[in-house]
Parts: sequence; C-alpha cells; structure tokens
Amino acid sequence: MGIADRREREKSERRRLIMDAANRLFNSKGFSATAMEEIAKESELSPGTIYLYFKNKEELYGSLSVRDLGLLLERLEQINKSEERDPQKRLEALKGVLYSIYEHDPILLLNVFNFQTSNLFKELSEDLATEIRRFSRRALRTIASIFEYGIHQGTFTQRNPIAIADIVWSVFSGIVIWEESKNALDPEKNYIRETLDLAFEIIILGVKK
Amino acid sequence: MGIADRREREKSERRRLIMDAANRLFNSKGFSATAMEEIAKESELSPGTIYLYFKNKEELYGSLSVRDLGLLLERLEQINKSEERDPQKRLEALKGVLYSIYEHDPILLLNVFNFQTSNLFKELSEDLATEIRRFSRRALRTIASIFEYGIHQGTFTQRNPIAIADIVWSVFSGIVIWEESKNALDPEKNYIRETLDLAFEIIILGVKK
Amino acid sequence: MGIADRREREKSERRRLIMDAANRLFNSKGFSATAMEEIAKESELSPGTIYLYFKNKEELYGSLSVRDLGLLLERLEQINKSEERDPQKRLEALKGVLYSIYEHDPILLLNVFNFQTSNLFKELSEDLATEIRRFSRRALRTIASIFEYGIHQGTFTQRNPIAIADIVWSVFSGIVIWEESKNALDPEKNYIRETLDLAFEIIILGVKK
Amino acid sequence: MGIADRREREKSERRRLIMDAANRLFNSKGFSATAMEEIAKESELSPGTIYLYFKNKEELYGSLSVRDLGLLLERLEQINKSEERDPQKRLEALKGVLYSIYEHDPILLLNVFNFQTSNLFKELSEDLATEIRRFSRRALRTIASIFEYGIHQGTFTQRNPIAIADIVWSVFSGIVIWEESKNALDPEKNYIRETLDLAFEIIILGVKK
DNA sequence: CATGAATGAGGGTTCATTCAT
DNA sequence: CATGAATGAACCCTCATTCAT
Repeated sequence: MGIADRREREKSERRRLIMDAANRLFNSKGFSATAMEEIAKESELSPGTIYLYFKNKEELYGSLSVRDLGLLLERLEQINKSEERDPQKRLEALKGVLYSIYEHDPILLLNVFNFQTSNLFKELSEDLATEIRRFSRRALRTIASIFEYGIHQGTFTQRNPIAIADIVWSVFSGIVIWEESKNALDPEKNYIRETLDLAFEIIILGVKK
Repeated sequence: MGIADRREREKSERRRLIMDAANRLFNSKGFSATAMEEIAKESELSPGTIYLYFKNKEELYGSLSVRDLGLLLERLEQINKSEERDPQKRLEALKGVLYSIYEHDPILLLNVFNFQTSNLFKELSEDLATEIRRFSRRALRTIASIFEYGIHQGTFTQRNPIAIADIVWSVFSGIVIWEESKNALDPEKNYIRETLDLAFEIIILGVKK
Repeated sequence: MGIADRREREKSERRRLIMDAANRLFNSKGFSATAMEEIAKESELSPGTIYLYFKNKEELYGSLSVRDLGLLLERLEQINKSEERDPQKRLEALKGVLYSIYEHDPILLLNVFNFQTSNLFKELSEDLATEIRRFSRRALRTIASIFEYGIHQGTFTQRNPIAIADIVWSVFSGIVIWEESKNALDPEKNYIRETLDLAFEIIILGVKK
Repeated sequence: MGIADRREREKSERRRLIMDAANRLFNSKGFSATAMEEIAKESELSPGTIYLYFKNKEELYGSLSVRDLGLLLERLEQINKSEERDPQKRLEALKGVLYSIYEHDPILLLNVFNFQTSNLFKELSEDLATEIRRFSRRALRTIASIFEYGIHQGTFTQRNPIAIADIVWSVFSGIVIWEESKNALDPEKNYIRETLDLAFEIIILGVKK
C-alpha cells in the first residue's frame, strides 16, 4: 500500500470517526441541541478539524443521511437480486431489511425523514442534496419493484407499485417514529416488533389477490 | 357584554393571534430557526408581549400541539358518536377526518409528531406535557374504538385494536410527512390524496373478514 | 377632617405602603434583583400606580434612605436635648439609639450606606439627593456634638469631634454590615450585640481622659 | 520556555487583563450596571472570549474578590512573620497594610464587602464561594493573632481577639466606604488618612493596658 | 494537516416605564 | 386617580465558524 493510499484511508477513517460521533450525538440530543464542539470532543478531534472534512454542520448531518440511505439501498437491492421467486417471501425479506435497519440504528429512518422535512436541506450543497434525492428515489423504486414483481407474477393485485412503495415506506417510518416517541415516554413497553409485524400482515392481506 | 368579558376575549384573541403567527413561522422554518422576535413581528406585537402569553418558546410550541390535538380529537370523537352503523363507513369517516385535518393545516400532524419526538418535551411545564400526552392517548383510543366496533360487529377480523390504531396513525402521519417532503422538492406533483386513498383501501382489505 | 385632608392622608398612606413593600423587598433581594412589578404586587397596587408616587426606581430607593435617615436623626437629636449631663452616659445613649435602629431594621444603615456608595445617586433628582446629603450631614454633626460636649466638659480628650463622629458611624455601620454578612453564611451565631458593646467599650477608653 | 509554558502564561495574562478591565468598570459603575460587553470592549476582547475564562458574570466578580483577598492575606501574614516584637508596632504595621491596600485600590475592601453581603454569592460555584470564605476567615484570624500576641505579652488588655479583629476590620472598611462616599460627593476633601489615623489611635488606647 | 483560542452575530428573555382605558 | 397590558431596549450568554500557529 502506497503512502497516498494510506493517507486516503486515514482520511476516510477520520471522516467516519466524525460521522459516528455526530450520529450518536444527533440521535440523542437532536440537531440544534448538538454543538460542533461536542462532536469534536466525542470524536477526540478539534473543532477546526471537523471543518476540514465537512463544510458545515448541515453538510455533516446530510452526510449521515447519505450514508444511511446508501446502507439501506444496498440491502434493498439485494432482495431483488436474490434467487427467491415467491413474491410474498420477498415481501417478508423487505420487512426483514427494514427491521434490521431499525435494529442497527433505531432512528436512522427518523433522521433521513426529519432531515428531508426540515429546512436544513436548503443549507446543503447542491451535490449532497442531489445525492440524497437520488438515493431516496432509488430506494423507493427498489421497494416498488418488489411489488411490481408480485403483480407481474399475478400474485398481487394490480395497483400502482410506486404508490404502494410510498405507503410501505411511510408506514414503516411512521411506526418507528411513533413507537420510538411512545418509548421515550414509557421505556418499559416496546411494541415496535409487534406493530411492524401486524402492519405487514395487513399490507400483505391488502395487496394479495 | 361586560368589560371583563371583553378583556377576556381580547386576551384569548391575542393568544390566538400569536399562535397563528408562530404556527406559520414554525411550519415554514422549523422551531430552532424561528426567532421569537420574528414571531413578534409577524403578529405585530413586541417580543415582551409574547412572553405575557407564553412562558417561553417551548411552551408556545407546545401550545400549538395542544390546540391541534384538541381539534383532531373533537373530530374523531364525533365519528363514534355518529348514527352510522356500518364499520367500513366509519372507517371512511376516519379517513375523511384525517384528510380534512391535513387540508386544514398540512403539517399539523407533523408538528405534533416532531414535537413528541423532539427533546423540546423536556422543557415543557408539567401541565402542558400532561395535556399533550392525555390528548394524544385519547386520540389513539378513539381511533381504536372504531376498529373495536367493527370487530364486535363481526365485520373485522379479531386483532388488537390499539395496535391497529397505532398503524393507522403511523401510516397517515407517515404519508403526510413523506409526501410533504416530496412536495417540498417538487411542488408540481401532489399525490397525497391518492396515496391516502390507496392506503385506506389496503387497510380495509387487511382488516375485513 | 376635610376631604382635601383625607385625600392627602390617603396619599401619604399609600406612599408609605409602597415604601414598606419596597423596603422589605430591597432588603431581602437587593436593589437590582427587585422588580418594580414585585413591589407593586407586594403593596397590592399596580406598577403604574408606583410611578404616580415615585418618579422611578432610584427615587423610590432614595426615598427609603431619606425616611430612614430622618428616623435616625430624630432619635439622635433627642440625646442632645436630654437632661443627661454625664458625657459617658450620653455616649451610652448613642449606642442605644444605634442599636435600636439596628433592631428595628437590621440593614437600615446598610441601605443608607450602599445607596450613598452606589451609583444610584446619579439617577436621583437634585431635590432628593440634596435632602439625603443634608440629613446625612446633620446626623454626623449631631453625633459629633455629643463628643464636643464631652470635650467641653473636660471629660474627653481634645480631638476633632467630626472625625470621631465619622469613626463612630463607620465602626457601627461596618460592624452591622460585617456581622450581617457573617450571619447570612452561618445564621446560628449572631454576635452583633457583643461586638458593638466591645467596640463602644474601646471607643470610650480611647476618648476618655 | 516551551510552547506549553508560553500558552499558559498568555492564558493567565489574558485572565488578568479581563479582571483588570472588569475591576475598573465594576468599581466605577457597580456590578449590575456593568455590561459584559463593556468589559469585553475595555479589555479589547470579544464577549465570547470573556466566557472562555469565566463561567459567568458572577464568577468574574467573585474572582476579583478572591484575588483581592489573596493580596490582602499575604500582606497580613507578613506582619506575624516579622521580627517585630513590640505589639503596638505590629498594630502600626497592620494599619500600614490596610492603608496601603486602600491606596492600591481604594474600594478593594468595599468590593469584598459588598460581594459577601450581596446575593451574588448564591450564583457562585461552590469552589469559588468556599475559597472566598476561607480567605476571609483566614484574614480575620491573622488580624486576631496580632492582638493575641499583645495580650500574651501582657501589653494589651484581656479581650476576645477575634472580636477585636472584627472591629478593626469593620472600622477600617467602614471608614473607607464612608469616606469614599463623601469623597464622591465632594472630591476636594479627602480625610481618609486622618480618619484612619485617629481610629487607630483610639483603638490602641482602647486595647492597651 | 491539525489545532483550539478567539470571534461576534444572534437568540431568548427580562423589566423599567408608559399610556390608553 | 388607578390600572395593567404593552413596549422595546438592553442584557447575558451560546456556538458555528475562522485562522494564526
């Protein structure tokens, strides 16, 4: 490995270091309530260094969204690439992916969500904004293609697959946000798994012929 | 009308004036990005005056949630009080209520949502926090009772009504947030109505016997 | 009693009412930390009314000083007017007066003191400032005349009576402030009486022939 | 001198810079009337920088007291460590110290005083409050030991040394405050030196056998 | 590249004072 | 006279960002 490579790797490692720290803090305290200096401290770097890797606070937050969406996208695309031929099984796999994403980082989707809704978007560089939009669209389209496949096979009823994908995405994100917020108030009871299972049960009943 | 009455009315009008201005600004710029002075300017009052009506910025925001939730709750309870005997029709009424709420203020639910998720809750006076929680719980229970009614009548399949209410609430909020965020990026195309219709169609298929 | 008289009396009663309330609050929280609205509430009047009786916050505070100084002055002048012929006994009477003032309102002198030191003086109307200065000077001169009397009688050593009065005044105020501040830290132990007694003992030894 | 050392020195110089500026302003305008921004301007720094060195306005004020008390304490302790065997000479030295402190900063003691009396104490960090209390107590005890020494030697009359120290402290502070306030009103005439001399004369007569 | 001290604009909030009723 | 709602200037403090080292 050449020196240039090592530099490159160290650089991207440091980027990840910052993003991980930022993710932890943004998740636990929210965007506005997290100070850049805290992120610096958490990542054991100085504030100035953060700005060598990210143009500003918004871009740092946006980069988290990109990373998360990329992760999600990759997993989703594996479903379509799989050998599985039964549409309902593919739907189950979708549930599995979404749930595992939730388990990996409970509010990953909430972040992606909040970010897109929020006005932080406006502060973003065109590049990053475009990337988020593209990833987001691709994720939706990938979900849609699972349904398309089912419709094509004749197992699912004829409906607009993109619209169904929107619904799946919405209900999933909605449940995660909603149950997480209930969780925050009463940490004892966590019904996310059950609610998600039920939601999928209903969706399958609703789309199957 | 006595002087005291008039005073009282003026006072509550002023409160509403502030809340409306705050709502507009919070909606378009978000909580943190909105300065109290802007709210003052928007409501044609002075900063000091805002503080005569609301203890602080958080309480002002929280009061918006309470007002919104109250509005929603009232509409929901009318469904159960209605003469309608057909469970599916009641479900349609629920859709109508949620949609009309959306039309009245597209991000009303988003606000309620974001608020509960956010850390702003911690800054709230106990009174206000309790009220929000109570309203929120009652709204859920009211939705649940629509399903209970259908199960009781034998039209809907036997399932936990509270869980279904959570799903309905989640999917509805999720769609609104999601479509609104797509809206923000591309204001030409608004598919909310269609997506909601489809979502309800699926839910009805999913819960009917 | 005519109507005009009653008006006058009510007016001065209200003045006193406000001053008493202000005194209590200034004493317990200090000048800056006391809000005019608190004084209004404590005196069961409205903020606006306070301003009918006092031009501003500083004048209200200054008026307290005037009242206190007047009270003190009256008591001091009685000593000189008394039948008592023994200079040392007159000195004892002086101690009694100062101590009873302290008992009446522990920080009366502290207030007079702080006020004169503070920059509040600058905000005062010329009238009030002049009055405070005149009272203050007269109080000093009255104390001085007690010593003059003793020197004249040949019981006290020949010294500048005004300077001695300054010292008496300083030591007395100093002790009150100092012991009060120790009091604030450890309310159990109150040595003011003992310290004052000792101070007078020393002074008497110091001035007697 | 290493870089770290220089950093350290610059840092403490900066601290002193701020404290000096703050001292000037607090002295001339009082605590409440002095804005942090003025202190920033006076020390040619930005407001934010002040907060890098002091947690808040109260702590800045408190730090001044600590510095002043430290200075005083050091001087007082030198009296006891000195070769001087004559108690009355030691008393003279005490007068000298107190007077030189006064000359160094005429209202140093007034500040220490006012601070302890004021409610600012409550806002202080435990550390700083403790330090002020400790210094204050030690200063008193050091003064007391001068008298103890005189009593032990048989030159002074048997009296509670701590109480005498309180009196000395009180009369000295009292005179400074009092004469300064007269000074403020009529800057022509400054009798502090004379008054202090007379006060010491009286005290010495009062405590000597 | 990395640092972290310094910046200074901006935010939330208070409160002495006014004035229409 | 009395009121108290309204004002708005001013204050303390934070924190995203910069830049000399």
